[in-house]
Amino acid sequence: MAKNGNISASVIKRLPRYYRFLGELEKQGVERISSRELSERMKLTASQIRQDLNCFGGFGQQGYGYHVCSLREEIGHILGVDKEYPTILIGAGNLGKAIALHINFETRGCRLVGIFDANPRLTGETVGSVAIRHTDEIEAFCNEHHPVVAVLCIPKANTQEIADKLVGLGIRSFWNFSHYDLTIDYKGIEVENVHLGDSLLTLTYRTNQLDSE
Amino acid sequence: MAKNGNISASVIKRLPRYYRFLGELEKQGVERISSRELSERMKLTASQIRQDLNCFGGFGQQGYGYHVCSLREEIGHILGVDKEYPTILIGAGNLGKAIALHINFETRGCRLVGIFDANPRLTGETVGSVAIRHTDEIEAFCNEHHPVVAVLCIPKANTQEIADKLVGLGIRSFWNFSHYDLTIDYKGIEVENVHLGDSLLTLTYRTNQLDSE
DNA sequence: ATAATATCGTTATTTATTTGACAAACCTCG
DNA sequence: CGAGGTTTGTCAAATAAATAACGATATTAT
Repeated sequence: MAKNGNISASVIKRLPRYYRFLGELEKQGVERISSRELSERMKLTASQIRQDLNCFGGFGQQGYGYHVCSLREEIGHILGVDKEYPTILIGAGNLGKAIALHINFETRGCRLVGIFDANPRLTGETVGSVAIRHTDEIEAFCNEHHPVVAVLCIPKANTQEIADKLVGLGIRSFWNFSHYDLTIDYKGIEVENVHLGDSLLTLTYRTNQLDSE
Repeated sequence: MAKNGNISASVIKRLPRYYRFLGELEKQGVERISSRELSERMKLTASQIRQDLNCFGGFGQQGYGYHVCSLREEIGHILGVDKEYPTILIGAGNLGKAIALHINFETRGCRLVGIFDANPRLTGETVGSVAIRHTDEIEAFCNEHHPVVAVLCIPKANTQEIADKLVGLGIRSFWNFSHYDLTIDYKGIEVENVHLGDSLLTLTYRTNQLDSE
């Protein structure tokens, strides 16, 4: 059924948005939707929606459209929302704490099992329901709990070093918020760099363009 | 000099990264760099770098390469880092506070001049050097200080309503962190939606793919 | 049951983006 | 100051992505 070969990054980036919109529709009690109607709500073309979805299989039905609830489940399954990848977060500064509290890891296939910070003053404090441990404990913790995903909220100077160490401890995916472009040379390691500063700068550029028109 | 017509979004998204890398090079004391060498450091093609930069003008010199310092300044100027757009932040929860403290607005053409929250308990508290005001004060504040950029760190339910109101008060650019796809129908308004949850989900997808190979 | 309508899945076309190629321009060194 | 070597800016080709077109199939109404 799933003709999941190698899907382009462009398609993958749109999947979470489909998933969100379908969730909203489900909440609103909408049972079925056509690619045309969904395209109007999401402000993209019906053709694109049909083509995106067909990368993974024929979830719709001619003359009817898509069943909201089951399409959402299919996409969720493709994305892996039903996984429970043990996840650790390194760096419990302002941003680290906010991410820990603000992101619902559970609904995105991840389970936040540990938070670490180099500052001993933070040790023992809890964020949400997770205690902050000292970074010295990372190795022992990984050997016991085998986390797979690491969220990096640390200064850029240490990022590469810490990431390399974590790879050695079994981490396979990095969600990197540090002000540094993380690249891992080992194969089979995934990195998602989030550069909030870059995001703001592109907005500044566009704000700037508005002025000069 | 600047043949700044209409630049594609793909190019714009890469500019902040060039800016960052050039900043690092400058810090390291590198005076000049060729597109080939920069391409190796940034893991993209030299051809792309040359073509990207040429959207804005010929900043390099044959046989020499690019002068790191002045190229950085040029890109910075294009992005608008030397602007001082008055910026307000709505929603001083965990994420709002973290953004206020963690992002260096000044180096990105923005000046954080006000923070607002609907919770009266937060009123008077300061984040960094900016006091939190009650959301009731937004209108008066905008009339006095004329902010241009708004950072939204609020629940999705209120986002569209608040954004529409802010447009009426003169806001022209939104940096939206709420779990909602903001779209503004008025022309001349820019929106940068940041969906951290979507970012994590794409990572989960890739983590998932690692498993099934 | 049949016709009319809606809508998908898929192929073809168009558009956008990336990569490659190369002449012109400049630097560097003797 | 001139030759040899670099490296750009730009044009052309290749690749990727988005859009449009359309036959096939299901739904719905009569």
